[in-house]
Amino acid sequence: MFSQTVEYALRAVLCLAHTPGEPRTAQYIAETMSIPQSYLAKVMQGLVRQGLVTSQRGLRGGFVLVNEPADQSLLEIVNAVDPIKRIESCPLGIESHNPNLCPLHRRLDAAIASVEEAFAETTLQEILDEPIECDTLIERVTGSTGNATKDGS
Amino acid sequence: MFSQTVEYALRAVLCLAHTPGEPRTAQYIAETMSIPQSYLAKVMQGLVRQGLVTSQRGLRGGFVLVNEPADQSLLEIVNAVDPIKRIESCPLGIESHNPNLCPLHRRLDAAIASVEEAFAETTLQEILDEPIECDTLIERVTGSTGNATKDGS
DNA sequence: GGATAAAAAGACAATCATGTCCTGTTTGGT
DNA sequence: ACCAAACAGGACATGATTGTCTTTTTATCC
Repeated sequence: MFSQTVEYALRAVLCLAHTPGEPRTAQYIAETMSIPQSYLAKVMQGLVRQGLVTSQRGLRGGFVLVNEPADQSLLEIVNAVDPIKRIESCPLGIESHNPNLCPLHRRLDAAIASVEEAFAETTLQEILDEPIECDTLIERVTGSTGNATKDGS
Repeated sequence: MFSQTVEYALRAVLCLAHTPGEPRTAQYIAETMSIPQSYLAKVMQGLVRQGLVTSQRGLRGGFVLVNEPADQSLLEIVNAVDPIKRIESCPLGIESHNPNLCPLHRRLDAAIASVEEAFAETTLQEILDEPIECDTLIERVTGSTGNATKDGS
């Protein structure tokens, strides 16, 4: 349903949202969130290009969220890397029922719209705040402040 | 969001639903619904394997819907050819928050669930019955009874 | 029984998503 | 000035999706 790219982008951005303003390297994000490091680099480039994240090269560099987590919707993240495409014209190419679409495609588009809306209405902050009976996704990120402490001391 | 395969399967099944009980050939369906013919053959095989459609070879053969259109949900069609996968365990492989999932994946799964439900609640009949301001998808199907009248007489 | 119509099945091609690797470029620290 | 850290970008590999083509099997009609 959702691409790996979307999954990775959301994880990465959530990782950044935990410590707003602090640059996180791709390596750190990748290790923390279990994302293939080289592929993450590509995903991050997409977020940078869309202006949702800034990047800084060199020592002490990394990625930083541009917006406050409370102002950052999931939809913008998703659309930055793998845009949700609404059905705007008849896929059969039948001109005569635009823009209303036929019953089938109206339903399909409605389903897409519901997903779009769910993402649009959810902010990163809401996800951070959500009471969790489970605990590790957050713990793994907040448990260390600077370097990834993946396996060594 | 939805694969081509799903799109084709829904179109094909809708085509069959217009004339319940009458066998329609792959060629007819393909021409009527603008689906690549050879690819449609594969899609139809999936529907047959899942028991949603029966096939008959030879002259006067073709495909027939098994269920009444009023009893056939879109979800079964979709799941027959490209199953909707709910998020059942943490994609990060973190055992500790199954089955509740972390906040992010709970939202993603909720979005998937809303799509699943929309499909589960819609029957082919509802789509056939839906008042259409647009008209051609239906017309193209009901306009001829036997052979496809694509371009020649 | 033979001709024909139709689905079934498998081989193949093209495209896209995912993932890896290498090289270059920018930056901060010493 | 130099070195090391980090992102940027491109080339490449792999696998899934989409699509085409050919052959085989099954059925109907005469």
